[in-house]
Amino acid sequence: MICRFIAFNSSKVSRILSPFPSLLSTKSSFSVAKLDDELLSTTNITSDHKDCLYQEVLSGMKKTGFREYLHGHLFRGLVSGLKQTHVEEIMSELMDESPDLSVWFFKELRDIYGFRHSRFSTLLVSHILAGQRRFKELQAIMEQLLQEEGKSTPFVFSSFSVESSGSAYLICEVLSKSFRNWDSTNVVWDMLLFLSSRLKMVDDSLYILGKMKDLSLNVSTQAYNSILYNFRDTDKMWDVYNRIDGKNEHTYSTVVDGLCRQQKLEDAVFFLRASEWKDIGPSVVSFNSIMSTYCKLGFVDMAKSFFCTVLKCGLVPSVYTHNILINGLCLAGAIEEASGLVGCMNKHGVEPDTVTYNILAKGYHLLGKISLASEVIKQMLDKGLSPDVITYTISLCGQCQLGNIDEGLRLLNDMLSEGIELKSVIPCSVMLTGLCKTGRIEEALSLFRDMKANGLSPDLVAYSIVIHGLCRLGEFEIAVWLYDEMCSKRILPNSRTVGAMLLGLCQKGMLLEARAHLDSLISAGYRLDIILYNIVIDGYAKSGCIEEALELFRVVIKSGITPNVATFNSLIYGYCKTLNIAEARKILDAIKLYGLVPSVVSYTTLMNAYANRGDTESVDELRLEMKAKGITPTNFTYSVIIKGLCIGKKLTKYKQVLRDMISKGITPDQVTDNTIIQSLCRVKDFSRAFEMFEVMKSPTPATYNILIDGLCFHGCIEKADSFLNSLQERDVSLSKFAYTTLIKAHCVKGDPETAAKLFLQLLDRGFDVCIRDYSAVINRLCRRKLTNEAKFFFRLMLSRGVSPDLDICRVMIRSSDVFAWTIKSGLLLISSNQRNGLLSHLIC
DNA sequence: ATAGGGTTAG
Repeated sequence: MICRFIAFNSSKVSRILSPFPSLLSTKSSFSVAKLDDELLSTTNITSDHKDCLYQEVLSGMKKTGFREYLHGHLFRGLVSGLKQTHVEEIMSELMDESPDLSVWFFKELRDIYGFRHSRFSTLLVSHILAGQRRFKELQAIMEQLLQEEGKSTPFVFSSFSVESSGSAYLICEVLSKSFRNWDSTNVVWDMLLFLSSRLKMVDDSLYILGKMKDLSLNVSTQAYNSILYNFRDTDKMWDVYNRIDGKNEHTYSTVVDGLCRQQKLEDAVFFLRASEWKDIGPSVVSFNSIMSTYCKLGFVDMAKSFFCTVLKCGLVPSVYTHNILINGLCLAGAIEEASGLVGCMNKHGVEPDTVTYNILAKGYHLLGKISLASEVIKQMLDKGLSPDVITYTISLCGQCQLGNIDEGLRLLNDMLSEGIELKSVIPCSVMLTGLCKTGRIEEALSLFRDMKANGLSPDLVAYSIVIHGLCRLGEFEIAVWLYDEMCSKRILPNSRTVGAMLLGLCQKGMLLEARAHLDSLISAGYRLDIILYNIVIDGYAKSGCIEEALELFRVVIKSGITPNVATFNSLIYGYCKTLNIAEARKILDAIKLYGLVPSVVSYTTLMNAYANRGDTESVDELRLEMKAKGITPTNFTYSVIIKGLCIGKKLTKYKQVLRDMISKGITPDQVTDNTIIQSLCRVKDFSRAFEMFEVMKSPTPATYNILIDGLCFHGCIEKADSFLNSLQERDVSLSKFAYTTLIKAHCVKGDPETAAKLFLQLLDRGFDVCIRDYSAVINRLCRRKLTNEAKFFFRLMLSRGVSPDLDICRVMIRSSDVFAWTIKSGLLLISSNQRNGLLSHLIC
């Protein structure tokens, strides 16, 4: 499209166009297309030239029809270099003619050309819109202004930028300098105040409020309410409240909500009654806040009675009111009642919504009834309601808890592909938990990276989940790295993150370091919670350092921190580990002295110690005590009981135990099955053991090991061989242990050839073969005087880059003539210390 | 303005 514009014989233009005689020759008028193509694409033209040209062109446009030029070829070329000052100038001039045209020009530049307007232009348009009472549009452009101002304010820490008071300052300057006498100025100031407060720019809003007071401008109730809202959980709430002249329903319900958040529930109820005297009366919203607080504190009955009060006051309970109560009932475990209330919502004139169903689904989830949770979600979809992020998150959580991690990953993908914006890190955190708990740490880390790449910055919880997962798997280095990264992002670790780190240290056996870290936190003045102490106490107990565990326990008591069951359970474990069951038993009684109730873990730990001794009577005694106290045994408990039967030579009773489990609704898991199979193997009942194995739905590598070990133990090596073969043919996943067990057996039996064959398979399949695996074989071969064969393995070891240790050399030396050979082929590899040790051994 | 989703020791 070609536009023509009337020529203006300005000297400026002639000067600019002097390098282009062909253009100047047209003199009175010229083609815009020509100008566009020839002039602007020429590199000769300087920015000064362009600047003059814009001014001329724009003033030319002002004189003729604007709209035409704006869409013209020329303008599109020019707009990339258009300055904010030019636009301000044009808009000011346009105002005299038509404010509407000015607004149109503003929007057109912004929406079609993506032009970023100045503070002045934006505020100019704001005033026009305010004057015309176009509040929606006013709100939209001012909100954008505030947000962009916040982003470009330079002097802030990234995480606090929203709250810095730099953004409002410049806007206020322009407002008070250029727009003081406009009719709509109060409206614009008030809108600015309201929006800054609603965007949680608290400092900015206070600055604006101060300025407005200086200028004697009116502050609307809406703006004040928003400020009040931001201060509702602090003492300053009343200061704001007292400044509000025209208090309304929102003001009162915000105060009630604030008091609830400040844990001043009685004050809230009192205030609600007091506001009843005022002409408007209480609102449902206030009741909702109070009910919600009672529910969170665990007093559903109070919430219920307030629900009745709402009805008595002649108010109508809203969907919120219902949802709050339904949620309270679910948290209290009263799922039936909750479900009933959902059913009668329509009688109260409201319909359940997505939130209602989400609450109900979560309620079932909390009770472990995950299939019913999915059922609720299905109902919701049938009703034509659409799932939201939270619905997906609840399903995701359920799938992960069922162990269906891949299904979880699929759900997360579905969510993204259906265009549901995640908005928060929570769905990813749920997925991270699932991955970490199943040891899929690599995938967790890659999801963590993806989150960052997609602009979802992990928060404290997300970091804690991954750090904890890493520590549990002993990946301490990456954990420390992430911990530092988190701190550098100004995300302060909390007790849970610290706990993860302590756990990592303990699991690596670095108890001294863990204790030092704990002590340093104590002396830095942190009040540590019991969980942190428990982690270290448990670390001591697991390593059999019962004295240290007790010492730290005494520190806990001395500090006035209340221990919990887990603390005592660790002590029980520590005593059991050091074979002091009498003391362990005393700890069980001590739990009661502290007013605590022993848990399944307390009993199971102690039962395990008795079971290892074959003391089935004591196991039974504890089992009855549990039953009397209404403590439900777990799968773990039953496995311990079965193990006890086996060691106590009373295995015949195992079917009885299985029946008992099933009657209690506990499905035997793989560990139970493995325990039974192992027990049957010990008593050489292979037919039953294999029978059990055949019916197992999903045997684990441990199952195979147990069977192979059992067969070898009773000398049935051929059977073990063919079993391993059959497993290899079925291509099931075998662990190293399956091979090494069989290899050892062949060494003992004196069949080094088969041992060697299997050993080579082990290496072939890429297992991590360590010195202990070699020494196990060499030891046994030497004992059987199979020196040549031992030499074979010794050479194999050296060829694989594994250095012999002192013990292995001793063994080789002891078996007669191999001394010289050992020295020749490998001893040089050992350290001088080891060599000295060897020499002293030889002298003896 | 009021409701719903994620982390911890045995």
